[in-house]
Amino acid sequence: MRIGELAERTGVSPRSLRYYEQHGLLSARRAANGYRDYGEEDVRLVAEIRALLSVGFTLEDTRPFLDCLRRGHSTGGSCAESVEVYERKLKEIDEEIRALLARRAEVAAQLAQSCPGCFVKG
Amino acid sequence: MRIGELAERTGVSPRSLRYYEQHGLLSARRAANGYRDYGEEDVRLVAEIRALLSVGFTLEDTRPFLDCLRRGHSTGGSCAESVEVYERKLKEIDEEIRALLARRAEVAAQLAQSCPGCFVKG
DNA sequence: CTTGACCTTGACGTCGGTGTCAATGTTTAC
DNA sequence: GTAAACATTGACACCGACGTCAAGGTCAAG
Repeated sequence: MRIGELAERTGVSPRSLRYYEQHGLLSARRAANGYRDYGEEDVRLVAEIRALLSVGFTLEDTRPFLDCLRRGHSTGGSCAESVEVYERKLKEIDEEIRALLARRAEVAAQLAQSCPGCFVKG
Repeated sequence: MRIGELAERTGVSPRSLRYYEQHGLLSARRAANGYRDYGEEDVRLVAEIRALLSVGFTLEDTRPFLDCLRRGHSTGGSCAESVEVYERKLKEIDEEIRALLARRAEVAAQLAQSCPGCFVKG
């Protein structure tokens, strides 16, 4: 299948698909005319990329998941490298949440200080 | 005082001070030779900018606070416009926290699904 | 006079995942 | 045959708060 079809089936723009390939996450055979030729399995790979991006992973983070799928695993997360990324990501998210809560407290405190009459819910 | 002194006293780079001015947040008289000439009150203004940036405000968000200070208020947050920014910011932070918590749950769920033996604390 | 510390403006680089456009080649349908 | 829809690569634009470098003007100390 050509890039347009893969784009339509995955809901991902051709531009993004080329970008993924440029960064070594996707690969495509080339037809005689130079057009990219994708297989059915690429639909799954693109879906994996999008699923991970949507929960805040970077493109680079998705690499081990794709490798895992290509090695024949049924889910991209069932390899040791992927699990490591999961755990690192959870740590990062937890850290972000902590930072945000701290910031929220600071902002609320500043507000309370400069506007004593203003109540802050939460 | 010239930009170097203000930079040293506030801990903010000359580059940043010029950037603030470029965006209309700071203003300076000019000496005969073209050098910027700051007053004592600018130290306070820069401090206000940094305090707000450090808790996640954008530069644009700081504008009403600076206006408030320039109008003679003792704190940048004691004007109606500033309070509005505070409240909007709190909403944004709350929304970010909600989004992060949701993402955390999704990641944890994906991990649990692809690696049933992996426990996730939290 | 010269060195060096300071100032000026202007412009490019950063980070990430695209959108968009340009210039060109290919395939498909009429 | 030709137009429309598709493909290719390459490159610029975006967002935000700067860092950094370039090329030059200014000023005090030696």
